[in-house]
Amino acid sequence: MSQSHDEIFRTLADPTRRAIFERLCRDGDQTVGALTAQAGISQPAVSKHLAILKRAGLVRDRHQGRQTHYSAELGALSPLIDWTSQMTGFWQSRFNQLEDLLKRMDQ
Amino acid sequence: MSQSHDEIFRTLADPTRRAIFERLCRDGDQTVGALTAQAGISQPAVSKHLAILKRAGLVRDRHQGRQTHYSAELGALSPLIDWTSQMTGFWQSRFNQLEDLLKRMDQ
DNA sequence: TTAATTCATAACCGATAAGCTATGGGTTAC
DNA sequence: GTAACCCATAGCTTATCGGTTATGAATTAA
Repeated sequence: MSQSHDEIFRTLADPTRRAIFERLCRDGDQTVGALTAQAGISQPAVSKHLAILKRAGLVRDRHQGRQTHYSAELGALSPLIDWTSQMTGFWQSRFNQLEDLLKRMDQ
Repeated sequence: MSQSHDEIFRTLADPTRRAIFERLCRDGDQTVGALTAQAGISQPAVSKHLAILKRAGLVRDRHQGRQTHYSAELGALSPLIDWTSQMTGFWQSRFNQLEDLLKRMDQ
């Protein structure tokens, strides 16, 4: 059903991962070292988070010499946006149904 | 920083919990029994999920006799929507900065 | 009053996940 | 060539989490 939803939600559920992603959105391209410097955890932990973010399509990596640059992939947020508008949309549709019902009762 | 973000993301990260929330959005008010019938897990598990959803503000409960009705609280999705637009907004701002830079270089 | 129903809580178990250290592969500097 | 640097992977430990069964509290039905 919502396989892509699942991975995105699970990936963004971790605060450290969200912080990394937010950093990439705010400041653009960053190396692993730069991300580690502010993450407050070890470099391997950061690499692991980046691998998970990459697997979810939320980031891209670009190898340049011995360092790897990561950047946010905003398109991957679409399922999230779609999901929320679908949820609110469901409500709208139920609301409209109620409206129609009231309108019919009024006549 | 993102305390409310954290709880919402963590809460919606579980597929069972999302399914329950989606059901409430689609079909409106539901009793625990009705939700259990389609959840594929035990009633205590459903109650536990509902407690977590409630703690996150995503659902409201209404006691009626010996049964409890739950309904979706769509307003609780605002932080999620705000977060995503903030992320894309960061990109826009950086894009505009780049645009400005290019414009300045052009002159 | 007694029995049945509906839901919540408690106690426990297995799996998952996030952190660490150690290590290795690849690249640049000396 | 050797050393230093950057990053990824492996292996391990611990904590969290989602599920279960058992039980209790509250309400309705008989």
